[in-house]
This record gives sequence, C-alpha cells and structure tokens, in this order.
Amino acid sequence: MITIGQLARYVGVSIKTIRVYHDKGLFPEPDRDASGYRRYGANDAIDLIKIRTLAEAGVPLARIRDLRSANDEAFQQALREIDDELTHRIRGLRATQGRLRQLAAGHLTPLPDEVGAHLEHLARWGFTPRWVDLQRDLWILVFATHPDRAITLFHDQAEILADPALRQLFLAYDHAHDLDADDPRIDDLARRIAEATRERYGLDEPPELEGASEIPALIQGAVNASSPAWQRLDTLIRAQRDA
Amino acid sequence: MITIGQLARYVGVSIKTIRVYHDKGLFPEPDRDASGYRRYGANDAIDLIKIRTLAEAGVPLARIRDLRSANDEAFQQALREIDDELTHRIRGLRATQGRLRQLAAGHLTPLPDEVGAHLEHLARWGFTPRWVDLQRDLWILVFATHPDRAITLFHDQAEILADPALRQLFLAYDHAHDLDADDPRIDDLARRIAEATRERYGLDEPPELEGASEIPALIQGAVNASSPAWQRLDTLIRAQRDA
DNA sequence: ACTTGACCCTTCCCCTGGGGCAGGGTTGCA
DNA sequence: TGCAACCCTGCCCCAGGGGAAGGGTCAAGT
Repeated sequence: MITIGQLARYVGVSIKTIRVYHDKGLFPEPDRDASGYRRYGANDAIDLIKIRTLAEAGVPLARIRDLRSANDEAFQQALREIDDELTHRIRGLRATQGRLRQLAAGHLTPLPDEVGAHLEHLARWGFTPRWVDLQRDLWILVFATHPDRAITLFHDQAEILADPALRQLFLAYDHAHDLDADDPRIDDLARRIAEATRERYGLDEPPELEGASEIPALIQGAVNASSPAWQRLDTLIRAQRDA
Repeated sequence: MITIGQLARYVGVSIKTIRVYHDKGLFPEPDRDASGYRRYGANDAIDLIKIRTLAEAGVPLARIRDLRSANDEAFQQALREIDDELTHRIRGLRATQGRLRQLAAGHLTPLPDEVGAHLEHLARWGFTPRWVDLQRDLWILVFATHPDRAITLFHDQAEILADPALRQLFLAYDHAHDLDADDPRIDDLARRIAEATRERYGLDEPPELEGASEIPALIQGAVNASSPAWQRLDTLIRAQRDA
C-alpha cells in the first residue's frame, strides 16, 4: 500500500490535486494507516489514471464525479461527446495558431502603402478630414479582419474614386454631413447614388464582405451616428436599392 | 465611434471580457462620451482582435500586457515561443484523445480472464493470500498502464511459475515474509533466485517495462515496506544481479 | 537518544479568466 | 411617456488548483 506522494509521482499529478479530487468526491478517500496517512492500492492508481484522463480532456470535475456513478451505456455516450469536443478544441487551437502566425507576419503593416497614398489623394480631392479619418478606420478594420478579400475591395473602391463623376457623388455625400435631415438635396443625392450603383454593378450584389461579418454595418452605424443627414441618406439609399 | 456592446459583438467577446481587459491593463481605456460611456474606434477593434488572438492561444493576460510594451524583436520571439507551446498543447490533446479511446474500449476489462485464472492457481499452489493480492495489484497496474506489453510479461511470468523448480523459489520468497531480516536462509534464497534468473535470461536484460515507467519500483517498494525480510531479500538479489 | 530531512495531515487564503447580479443612469423609438 | 435596450460601477461566485502555516510521523545517521 503506497502513500499519497508515491501515487502522485506515479500518476504524474500533484499531491494537492489528489486531495482536491477527494474533496470534490470524484476519487474516494482510501483507508488510513495507524498514523492517519492515506494508503492506496493498485486499484486506486487505476482509478486515478482514468480520472486524470478525463480531467486532461477538459471534463469538469463535477461531471467526472457524476460519470462514475453512471451506467455503462451513458458512460460510453459521454465519452463520445467528450471525444467530439476534444476534436473541436484541437481544430480551434489550430485555427488560433494560424491567426497567430498572421499576427506575427503582419504585425507592423496595419495598412498597405497604396491605401495610405489613396487616403492622401482623398484629402487633395477635397474630402473633409472627417471623411478621410472614417475611411482610414474602415480600411484598417477591413484589412485586419479580412486580409484575403480586403485588397480586392480596396481596388474596386479606388477605381470608383478615379472616375471624376462618381467621385463627385462621394464628395457630395461627405459634404451632406451638415445638411438638415429633411433637406431635399439629400433625396436627390440618394437617387443619384443608387442609380450609379446599379449602373456599375447591374443587378449583381455589389462586392461586400458577406454575411459572416458585421463590419460594414458597424462602420456604417458609426458613420450614421455622427450626422442625422448621413443617416437619412443611408436609409434612402437602402430603400432605393431594395426596391 | 462605437460602444462597448458593438465592439464586443463584432470581435466576438463579452462586454465583461472587454472590461476585464481594461482592468488588467492590457487594453487601454478609451475616452468616454458625455454620458460616461466608453467610445471605441477602429484601432481599438484591431487591438482587441490581436489581444484576443493571444488570449485564445492561452497566453496569460498579464503576459499579453507586458508584450504590448515590448519591442518588436522581443515580440516576435515571444510569438515563436507561443506558437511552439501551442503545437505542444495540440499534441498533448491528441494524446489525451488516444487515451480516452482506450478508456472507452477497455472500460470493463480490468484484467483478462487468463490472469484471473492464474491468480487462482497461485492460491492452489500454496501461495499466501497476501502474495496473491500483491500479484493482483501488480497486474492490474501493469495492464492499465502498459496495455501493449502487459500480456507478454504475463505470459513470461506464467511460464516461470509453471516450472515446479522455479515455483518453489517464488513460494520461498512468499514465505520469507515473516523471517528475521538477518536469517541466513534469506541469503541462500537470494543466491538461488539470482542464479535462476541468469539461467533463464542469460546476460540479456530480463523483460521489464523499461525506464519510462516506475511501476516495478513502486510495486517493489510497497512490497518491501511490508516486511524487513523481503526488503533485505530484494537488496541482496539486486546486488548479485548487478555484480 | 537525538537530530535531520522527507513525508504526511488540515486549514486557509490566493490566483486567473471571466459570469452574473444589484442598483443606478442613458439612450432611442413609439 | 413609457419601455426596451444599453451603459456604468461594485460586488461576490466559480473551477482547478498553488502555496504557506502549523503540526505530526518516519527512517537514517550519529
């Protein structure tokens, strides 16, 4: 009959861990020797190894306790669930590892140079600093969260702004910021923007980040919040688009 | 500028988590608006995504805090360490999964039938119940921890005990339990056992569980503890074997 | 017989990474 | 004007142990 320390060394856990398992009722207290020391047999070692296997799989101690009084069928069923969950966690860790490597690779490049150049163009074209800042925030977010599709979206956008007629529409959007929300020029602008969009993309969906991401909505929400006129404009454009 | 709830939904964490990160100093508090609400920009979202990536990789929050004030070289070095550790954890989880499946497969078979039969033989051959119990503990442990090699070891042992001359040696070992530690019969028995071992295995190592496991030592320690005579016998046999 | 070091016992507080609730203020929309 | 949905701080709670305090036990050496 071995002591708690020997058992701990053998199974590869701390003494404290064993005592915690006793306290939580998942590992029954063994008999004590004359001096009050716990004495364990080989069966206890087996039990502890099983318990540890479950605990290392991330099963909460309370669930392990319950499992020990479950019948065999329920036990097997639980093991299958735990196995599935482990598979899931392994996949999650691998995904995290991928993101970590992206972080390592792109740590110092929040925005490609061409995006920075584009933002400077905006200022020269007469966009307000407020608009330029919003655009910078938008692209930072997009590049951080969708590194694969961001550059495509950016090129599309840069192309639009290279067309003087379309650029006028965005400039008008920018400068509508301080209009009254019910100014009729807003309705007119919304109509022209919707029309230009239809012209550019036809009936296809304009390139977007797809449902998985809420970034455009988030950004647009932040944009709208800063001006009632912008908010109305957004509402009108959506209405025309969905009509 | 978005609120804490929007930020939380976007990045996929709880509001509480964000506040905890503020408290622990890894995510700087943003400015508040007129009503005392925290207001975040796109840069904050980027920061939070980076922090989350590290946190999901299991990096302690305090370490993330320190990393944010580290220079780039140290940061990259840290990322490599974290990546390695992640690889290690994934391997560990897969190993756990393997053990879990063994547990699922062997849940109800602590000992093969032939081992049980062997233990009954022992009793009929004149071994004491004490010896039989020790043997049972030993085999339970061996089968639980080395399922692959256990059956080989068992067959070897069963073969030994099938030989009446060798069996006599083990019977003598068993009954030496209550001798005085300095009884000369112990020296004699140790000599005969060492000789028989050499005869059976030559100069090869007898089959063992190899260094990776401490089970034999553990069992032998428990065995020795129960009788000074057995302990002396063990010491003598080792001395002769290593001579 | 005594000491030393390695064990063992219990009890208690500490840590991380949040979750959840109370009690109160602030928005936006109808 | 009310209601739902936010937001604020402060507080306690959880798992799964770690570690220290304060004390008993055991084996070895001297």
